[in-house]
Amino acid sequence: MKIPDSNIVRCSECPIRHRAVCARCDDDELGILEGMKSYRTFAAGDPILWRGEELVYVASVVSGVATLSKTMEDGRTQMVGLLLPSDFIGRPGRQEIEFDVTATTDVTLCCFSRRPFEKLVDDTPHVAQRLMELALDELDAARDWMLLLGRKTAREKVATFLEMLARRSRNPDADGTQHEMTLPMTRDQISNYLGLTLETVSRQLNALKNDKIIAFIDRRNFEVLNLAALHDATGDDNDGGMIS
Amino acid sequence: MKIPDSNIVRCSECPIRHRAVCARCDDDELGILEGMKSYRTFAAGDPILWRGEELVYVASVVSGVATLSKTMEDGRTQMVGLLLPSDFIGRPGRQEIEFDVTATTDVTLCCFSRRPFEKLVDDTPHVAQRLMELALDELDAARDWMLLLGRKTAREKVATFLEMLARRSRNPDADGTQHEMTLPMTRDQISNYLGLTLETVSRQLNALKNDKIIAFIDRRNFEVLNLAALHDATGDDNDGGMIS
DNA sequence: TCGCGAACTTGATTCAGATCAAAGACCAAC
DNA sequence: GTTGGTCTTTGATCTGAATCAAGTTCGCGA
Repeated sequence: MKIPDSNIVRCSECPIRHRAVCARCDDDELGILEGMKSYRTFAAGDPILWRGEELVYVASVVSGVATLSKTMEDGRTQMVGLLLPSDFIGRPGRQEIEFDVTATTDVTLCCFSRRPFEKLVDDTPHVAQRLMELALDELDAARDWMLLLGRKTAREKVATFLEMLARRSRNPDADGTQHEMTLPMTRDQISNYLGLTLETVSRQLNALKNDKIIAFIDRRNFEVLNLAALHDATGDDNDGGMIS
Repeated sequence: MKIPDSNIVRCSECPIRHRAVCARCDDDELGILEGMKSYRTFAAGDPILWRGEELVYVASVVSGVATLSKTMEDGRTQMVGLLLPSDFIGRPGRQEIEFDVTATTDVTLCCFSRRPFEKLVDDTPHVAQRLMELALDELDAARDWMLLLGRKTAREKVATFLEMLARRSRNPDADGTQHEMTLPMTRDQISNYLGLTLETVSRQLNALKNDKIIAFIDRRNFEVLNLAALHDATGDDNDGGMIS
């Protein structure tokens, strides 16, 4: 773990300014946060927090991808969340977490000492409200994943995962066709996320390739050739209440 | 749906007073809530809310059991939450929900009109804090369930479900031995909760009975004969950080 | 450039749980 | 008490994904 001491980005120029815990803060509030924060970076594969460890810091993900995972005594593991830029680690009133947090790519965090941050939350409704929104978004995501884990087939699980990546990485300027995308994790990590084995993930990815729904550039990078067919393969509603 | 107009319980005598959204309220705050609330009851099997319906009310469960469930186009369903007394329906800033809420037993709700309640939340940190705690508890529960759905065997799933019921219904005065308990749902509903089929649930319940871990009084009521063996069958850690 | 280990693919086989099918148990209404 | 319906159990069979088992590709450090 490296702790760069000085390349602190100004909050007003921060890439996650409008989505993170500070999204609703005004300039004064931002000034307070600016004085509290420090950056930390983790290399791909590094543990960020262990289950049960006392939280000294809470943090926002600035860049990179981290995972939350639970492990059973005999070694079976299940990812229970994916942390992408702007997602938050740590909750008011909780001094420990009950899962492991691991960097899957190189990760940069914007950290705050827990105690002072909790004090700030109590005094700053803008922060408290935003934390609530982030928690509710995570709850919605967790419930979508429960449907996936409990009822979807292997093909549907893999298609859902790829569609999620496509939706997240969509360029605003894209003309609708998906271009090159990157799998942020290994087959093994994907299988832990989807409640499958790595062999099944590999087979289903190749099945989607053979069906001309996706194409691989290399093992990590692929292209979606047919977004409609990918969506069909997810088993999800066509609308979901949203106009795409 | 019946709406009893007058048998309103005083908040100070409410059975969920110390656990619900009002748990941290002082007498003045309680007085405000008292003036806003109304009770509604639903019979077992009644729908309480449909996915996508606009939330006119938010509510606390006073008595009974309700479920949250998601359904796929082809009819596969997965429960994504269980609402027990003191649990809350509706979230600040959300005007609709993306799952169905159904009464599985007769249910009584303590309802508040959404708009005035949201105003109250903004003005009452005690309520906002408690709502946050309730949301975080649900998030923890959802993540535990993700591990169950993704990685546990049928036997482990059923054992985990029974252990959860035992923990919830534990009498404070019990001497450690579990006494009679009630399954709050049908085999079919349990299977939807556990990501199984109803046949598998039935088989696993009978397997636990044959192993002398539980005994049935009738179809709905059973007794835990060996709590340690039940715990072993869940696949969970022996400690979990808690001293039982 | 080579060699090694990690990540990935592919094939053969097995198995837990789904599916299909039928028969009991219980309850409420008549 | 009989009847019809829902819930539950139990058995037989099937199948999707896990498991077991080689290979292959890739990236990296010596």
